[in-house]
Amino acid sequence: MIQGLDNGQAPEKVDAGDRGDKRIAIIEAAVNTACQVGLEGLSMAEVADRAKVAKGTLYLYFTSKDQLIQDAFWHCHEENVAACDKGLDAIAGALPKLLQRLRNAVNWALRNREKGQFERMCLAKSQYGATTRYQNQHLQFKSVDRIIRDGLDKGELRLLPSPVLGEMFFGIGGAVLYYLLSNPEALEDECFWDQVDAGITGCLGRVSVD
Amino acid sequence: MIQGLDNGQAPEKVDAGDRGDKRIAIIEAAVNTACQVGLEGLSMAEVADRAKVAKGTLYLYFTSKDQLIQDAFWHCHEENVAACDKGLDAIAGALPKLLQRLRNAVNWALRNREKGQFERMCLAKSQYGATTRYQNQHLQFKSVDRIIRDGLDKGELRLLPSPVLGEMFFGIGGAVLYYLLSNPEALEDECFWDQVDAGITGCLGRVSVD
Amino acid sequence: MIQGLDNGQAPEKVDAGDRGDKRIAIIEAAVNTACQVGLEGLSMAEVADRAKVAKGTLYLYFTSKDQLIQDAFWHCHEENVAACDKGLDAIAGALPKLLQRLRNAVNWALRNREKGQFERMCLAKSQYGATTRYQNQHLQFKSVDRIIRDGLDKGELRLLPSPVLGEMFFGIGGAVLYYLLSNPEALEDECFWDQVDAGITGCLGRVSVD
Amino acid sequence: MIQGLDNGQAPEKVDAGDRGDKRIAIIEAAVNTACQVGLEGLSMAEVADRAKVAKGTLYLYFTSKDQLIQDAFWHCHEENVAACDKGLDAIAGALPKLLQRLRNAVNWALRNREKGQFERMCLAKSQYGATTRYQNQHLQFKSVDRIIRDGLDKGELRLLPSPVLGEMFFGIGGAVLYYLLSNPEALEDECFWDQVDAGITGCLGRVSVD
DNA sequence: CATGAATGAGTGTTCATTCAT
DNA sequence: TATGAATGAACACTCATTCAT
Repeated sequence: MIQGLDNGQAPEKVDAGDRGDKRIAIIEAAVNTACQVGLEGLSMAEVADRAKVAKGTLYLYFTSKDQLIQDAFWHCHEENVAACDKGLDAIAGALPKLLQRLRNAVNWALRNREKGQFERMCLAKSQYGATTRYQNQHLQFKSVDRIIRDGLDKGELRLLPSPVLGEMFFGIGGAVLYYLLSNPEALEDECFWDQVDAGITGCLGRVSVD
Repeated sequence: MIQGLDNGQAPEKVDAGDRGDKRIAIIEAAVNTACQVGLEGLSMAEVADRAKVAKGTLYLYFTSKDQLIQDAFWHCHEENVAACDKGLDAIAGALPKLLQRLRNAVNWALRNREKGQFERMCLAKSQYGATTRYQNQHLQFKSVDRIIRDGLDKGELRLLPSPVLGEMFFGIGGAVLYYLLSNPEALEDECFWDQVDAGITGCLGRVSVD
Repeated sequence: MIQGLDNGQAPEKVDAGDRGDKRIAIIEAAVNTACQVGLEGLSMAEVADRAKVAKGTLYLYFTSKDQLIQDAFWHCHEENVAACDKGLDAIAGALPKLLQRLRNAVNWALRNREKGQFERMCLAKSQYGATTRYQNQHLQFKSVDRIIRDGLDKGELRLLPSPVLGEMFFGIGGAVLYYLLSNPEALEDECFWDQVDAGITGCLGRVSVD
Repeated sequence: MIQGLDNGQAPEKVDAGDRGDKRIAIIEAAVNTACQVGLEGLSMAEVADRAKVAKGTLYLYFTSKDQLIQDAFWHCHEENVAACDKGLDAIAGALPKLLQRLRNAVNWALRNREKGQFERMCLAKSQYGATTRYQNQHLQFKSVDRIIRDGLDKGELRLLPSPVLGEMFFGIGGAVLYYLLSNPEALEDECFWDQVDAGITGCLGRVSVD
C-alpha cells in the first residue's frame, strides 16, 4: 500500500531552473494521472508517458513512487495553504478569519481542480481510523489550528476541544466546496454566502441557541 | 483502480443458510483485512486465508475483487444506516432527529470500529472530485436527506440547498466521531454534547447570528 | 548480487509426485540455462520458458530467484556427493578411499556435465576471498573431511592442517576432472590413473621425498 | 553475463601520463568495488563515484563494462605474474622453480589482497565447464607452462600431460594460499612449508610411491 | 577531454482470475 | 459446491550506455 504522509514535514525547496522544470512537469503529470486513475492505480509508466520522459528519468528526480506522491502532495498542499492563508493577518477575529479562509480555499480549489483533488485524495489516506488529518497532520493544518486556539483563548469560539472545532471547520468547508465544485454559479450568490457564514458562525462561534 | 461505489444501489438480499454463512464469513474477512492493509492492499489470497476457504471459492460468491468490496461496503453500510435510523420516527422535528441520529452513528461506530472504518474507507473513494457522497450516493443517505428536505419544507432549517445541509451534517458528525474514536470518555460528558448540539443547531437550524 | 550458499544446510526433502515433478523440471531448466548464460545472467523468464511454465508458477515452488538457485545447487550437490561417497565405506585406509572418491567424482561429472558445471559455478561464489569452500561449507564436504581427519589420526596422511589437505585433494581432483572433461579417452588409460594415484599419494600421503 | 577472459591476450600497453593515471584510478576503483560487491554486482556508477570521475568518462577509457573488467583483470594479472616470476630464472630445476613460484605467489597475494581476489574472481568465470584456465588462458599461465614442459623434457616431472600438471600445481597452490589468507602466521612456520614442498614434490615430481 | 542528465530494455516479483479436478 | 495449481499481464525499479553541452 501507498504510505501515508508520514512525517508531516514539508521537504526543503528545490532550486528552479531546468532541473526544477522537469521535476514540476513530472509532478504535474502525476497529479493529472492520479486524478483520473486514483492514487493506487497510478503507474510510473503512465506518469513517464504523460511527462514525456523515460521511465528511468522519474528516478532521477524521485527515489520511489511513494516519494513522488509525497512530493506531489506537498507541491499541491503548500500552494493551497499559501493561497488559503493569504491576507488573513490583516483580519481581526477568529471567525472573520475563518470565513475568509473558506473563501480563499474555495477560490483556489475552483481554479486548481486537479491539484485540489489530488491533495484531498492524499489526505483521505490518513483519516480512516480513529486519527484525523487535523490531529496527526497538525503541521499542515497549523494555520487553522493557530486561529482556532487564538479564538478559544479570546473567548470567541464555542467551548469544544480545538481539534473538534478544526475538524468541524474543515467538514463544513468541505460541504461548501463540494457544492460549489458542481454549482460554481453559487459563488456569486450573496445569499448563499450569507447563510454559509451564518452556519459557520452558529457552529463554531460562542453563540447560544434556544 | 478499485472502482467507486458506482450505482448507489443496494444489492438484492441473499438468502440466509449455508450460502449466506460463507458469504458473510468472506465479507467479514475482507473487512478485517482491509482495516489493516487498506483497500488496495487487500489481496484475495489473504481474504481466502482468513475466511478459511480456497481462493477459487471467493469467485463463487463474488464475481471479482471489486464486487466483493462493494458487497462488503453494503453489508456494513446497511447495518450502519439501520442503527442510525433506529427510533428516529418517534422524534418530532428535523433538528432533534439529526441530533439523535448523530448519537446513534457514534454509538454504532464505537461498537463496530472495523465495519465503520471500512465503510469510511469505501466512501472516501467517491468524494475526491466535484461529486460528493451525498449527491451520487443518495440512496445511502436517503434517510438524512428525507429529514433535511422535510425540515426545509417546514422552515426548521437554514436556507441552503439540501445537499449542502446534508454534507454539513456529515462533516460536523465526522468531526465529532473522529474525536470520540480517540477520546471515548467524552461520550459521557454532557457539556460536550450540549456544545455539539448547539453547534449543529447553529449551523443547520434556522437561526440568525448577530 | 546472488547470495552465497549461506547456511550450508540441505533443505528438507520434498515429496515426489506431481508437485515434485514440476519442481524438478524447473530446477533442471534453471541448471541448463545457467550453464549457458551463467549464474547472474540467469533470468526467471528464461527458466520459465524452458520449463514450459508461466513465470508466476516459479514462485509457487521457489520463493525467489536466490532460493531457486540454492535449491538447484542442493539438488545437484546431494546427487554428486551421494555418487562420490558410494562404496567408500567398504574401503580401508584414507588414501584408497580418496583415490576411489576421485574416480567416483569423475564418473559422475562426465555423466552429468550440466549438473556438475552448475554445482561448480555455485561453489565458485564462495571462495573468492580468504575463506574457502572447504572451510565455510564443511557440511557439504563433511565426507571428505571425515576421511581426512581419520587418516590424520591414524598417521596415514601428511602432517598438514586438515583444511589444507582437503583443499589440496579438491585442487588435484579438479585438475584431473578438467582434463578428463575434454579428454575422456584418458578415462580408460591405466597409466594415466597410475600417475594420478601416485601424485595424490605423494601429495597427501605420509611419504617423504628426498 | 559478463564475458569470460576470451582472447587470452594481454592488451597493448598504454602510455603513462595523465591518461594513464586516470585509467589506473578507474581500474583500481573497479577492483576495490568488485571485491566488495562481486563481479556482477559491480556498477559503472559506483566505479565512477569511487574513481571520482563522471560516468561518461569511463567510456572514454573503456568501451564497455566488460572491457573495463577485462582490462582490470590484466592489470592485476600482469602484476601478479611478474611478482610470481621474479627471480625464477636464477633457480635450476623445474620443481625448485615451482616451489619458489608458490612462495612468490603467496607473498604477492597477501600483500595485494584485493587485486588477488579480483584476479581469482575473474579466473573463476572461465573454468566452470570443460575448459580450464590453464588451457584457454595459456598466455597467462605461460610461465608455469614453460617450466613444466621444460621439467617434463628433462625427466624431472611426473609423466602426466602438461595441462594436468599445471592445473595440479595451481590447485595445490590455491589450497596453500587459501589457508594462508586466513592463517598468515603459518607463513613463518618452516614445518608447514616443508610439508607443502614435500606435497608438491610428491605430486608433481618423478617420484614413485609404494 | 569531461560531464551527467536522459534513456529504455530488462529485471524479479505480485496477484486477480481461471479451470481441471 | 469447492479446490488450489497455474496463469500472465502488470508492476516498480535498475543500470549500462549515449550524447548534447
